[in-house]
Amino acid sequence: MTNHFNTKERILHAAEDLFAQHGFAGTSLRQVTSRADVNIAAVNYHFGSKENLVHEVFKHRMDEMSEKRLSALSECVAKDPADLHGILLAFIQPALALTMDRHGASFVRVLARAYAEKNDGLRNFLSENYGQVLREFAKAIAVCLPQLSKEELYWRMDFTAGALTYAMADFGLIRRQPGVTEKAHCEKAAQHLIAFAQAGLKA
Amino acid sequence: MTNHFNTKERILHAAEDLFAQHGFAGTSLRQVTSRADVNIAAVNYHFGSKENLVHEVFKHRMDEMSEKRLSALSECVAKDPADLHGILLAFIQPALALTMDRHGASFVRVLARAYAEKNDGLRNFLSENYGQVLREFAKAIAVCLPQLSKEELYWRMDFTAGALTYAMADFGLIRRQPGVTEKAHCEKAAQHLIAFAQAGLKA
DNA sequence: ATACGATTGAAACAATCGTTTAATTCGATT
DNA sequence: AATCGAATTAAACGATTGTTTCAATCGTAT
Repeated sequence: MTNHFNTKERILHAAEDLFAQHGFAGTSLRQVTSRADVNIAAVNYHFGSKENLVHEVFKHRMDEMSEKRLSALSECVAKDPADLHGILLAFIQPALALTMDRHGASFVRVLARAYAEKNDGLRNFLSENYGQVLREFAKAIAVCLPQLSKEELYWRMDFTAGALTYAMADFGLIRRQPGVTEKAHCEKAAQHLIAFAQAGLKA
Repeated sequence: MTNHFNTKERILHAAEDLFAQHGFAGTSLRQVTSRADVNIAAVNYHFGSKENLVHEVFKHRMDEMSEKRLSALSECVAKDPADLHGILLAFIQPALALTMDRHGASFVRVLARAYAEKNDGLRNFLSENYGQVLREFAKAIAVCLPQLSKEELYWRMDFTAGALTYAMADFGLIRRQPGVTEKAHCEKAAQHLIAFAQAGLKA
């Protein structure tokens, strides 16, 4: 199974799962190394520290997701700069794609947790490295909705991001039914979210 | 200052602040008792365990907020059952009121953290004790928007709750400017959110 | 004043935390 | 086959975790 992966990758995957379940502070390195079936010292050997492991878990997924988002955005804008639906899809689809991957699904919840970390270095790390992506989307949406003030636009993008995070992480009233696959659940989430966000942004 | 409060209340307030800053697992009881200026043993004497302290912190605020929400809802529905704006206000205003209180502001972030706790008993605790409040609002909104299927309604309420949590906890792009008071910031948040959610629900 | 239950205090408990050390094993290169 | 650096291992480090113990102190009712 996971033995096809090397030590470093096994640690990353195990950490991702456990961080999603128990949070960063709530996950011990011994839990991680036990699940990854590696020695406890391997974490500090390959990552230097627990804090650095957290950062690497994020880099691993966020780089991929940000790249997908930006390329989908530029492709959509090139086709039709006024296609708000397409822009929202470019924002939401890559997050959706993550939940299809077994480990990616964990990461969505890891991300939701990160937003809840207020004073830790993690939020600054995210803001510094991936804030630009959100700003690109803000610019594109501003073209579609020129009547919207910058302040209003930012507020509504925040609401959209919050709704996305919340829904994808499977919080709230809506819980995936046992008979429904995670894939189908997330596709429904994306479909409903786009309709909701589009109307909200246009309000 | 806080010395007007007794030991139990001081622990509750200190825990609320620290949980908001560092999460539940990330906050030690010694941090709590140090800030509350009480002996470490006082926590287990008054609350039994750390887990129970977490629950008490929630009960303390959620009972108050849920009561406000439900009374505002019934008052609004009695006046005009089709007043969607009023219903949303009844949902959002009590959360807003919390952030006015110095300690309540912390609690909003504590709440955001709780939603990120996936498998721990905390989510079940919240769902069992306060899920009924959300269902009451769902019923009221269903009256306003009879064309909406139950599934669509639940999705959109989830999005609304996600946007509310996210925005109130001061995540995302929009950050409170140094010159703007927290009160003004939150009032703006509520005002924008209601417009956004109302449009999204009607979509 | 005396007695008594409620509360607080200082100290210690075993368990677990992240991290480090030093010895060992592994794999590729000379 | 010998060598050398990378990778892994077992074991221990000091610090901190939640919890418990038991004596000291407090306020109140007798």
